[in-house]
Amino acid sequence: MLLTTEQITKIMSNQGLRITDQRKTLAKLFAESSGYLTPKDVYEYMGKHYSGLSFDTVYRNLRVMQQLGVLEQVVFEDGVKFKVHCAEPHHHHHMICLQCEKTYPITFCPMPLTDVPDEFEVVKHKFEVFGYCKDCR
Amino acid sequence: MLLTTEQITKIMSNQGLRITDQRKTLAKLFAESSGYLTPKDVYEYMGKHYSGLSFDTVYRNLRVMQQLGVLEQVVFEDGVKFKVHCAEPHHHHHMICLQCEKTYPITFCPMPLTDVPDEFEVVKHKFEVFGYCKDCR
DNA sequence: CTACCTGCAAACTTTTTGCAGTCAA
DNA sequence: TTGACTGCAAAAAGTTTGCAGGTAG
Repeated sequence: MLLTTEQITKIMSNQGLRITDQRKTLAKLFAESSGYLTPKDVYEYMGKHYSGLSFDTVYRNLRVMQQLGVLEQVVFEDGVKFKVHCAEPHHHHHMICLQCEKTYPITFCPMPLTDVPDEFEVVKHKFEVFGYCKDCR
Repeated sequence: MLLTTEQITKIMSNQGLRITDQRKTLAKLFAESSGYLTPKDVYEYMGKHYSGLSFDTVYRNLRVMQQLGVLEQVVFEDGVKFKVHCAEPHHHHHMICLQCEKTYPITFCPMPLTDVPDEFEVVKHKFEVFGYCKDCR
């Protein structure tokens, strides 16, 4: 349901990016995290493995991976966060746990049921349900 | 449908806040704007009327007004924005124009139709439709 | 070998805080 | 009069950029 470490590095090398040790670790981190990570989370995790790591490199890699479509950037009220792109190809929405920030798919899409006046040209929509998952309530 | 200048200043003075000239102008600005405003927008508009205006006062007032429930703070991909709270008391959602950022109500709420597993405890939800309104397309 | 990647330092943007003078009620 | 409001200055937090040396392919 989410991209794997191998899929991520494959996509990156296919685009001509160098697969450094750091990027491998980054790919692994995201592939194994089901929740959202802040740049700070990433920096702290990576810092344990690479002394002298700098914040700007983290930012640069997050941005590159986002532009490739490997990562998804979401703006929450408390800041920007990243997560691996869903491997699930169909259009879907998410329930998001306010505690652990894991996401669960919702296949139902309200858009076809929404009555939009002809004069309004719809470009995109957002439907998200927030709450607590069974492990966190 | 949106709060008026008078309603806004009334709410503020009822809470013991001083109604300064600057706050009156702020109330008027928001009452007459149907779209979202960034702190920078507000600073620039207010700056035309008050030379020597400082950014921190704008932030302080925005935050106070938000805490009183006069303003609504929304985080967009390109930053934080504010708009007057809807006077409409019923639960509703919005269509938001990507150009002028005006909002239009949607009475339909998808939540009752959404199949949420029992283990997930829903706290809140977000449903927003983005596109172009008839004036902007 | 060469273009890409990284760390360092510094700049930049956005937001917050302490302080002292000013003003609404 | 008095506590709240404001501008100023500075700090804090988050993010971006230029540069020079290092490394994957």
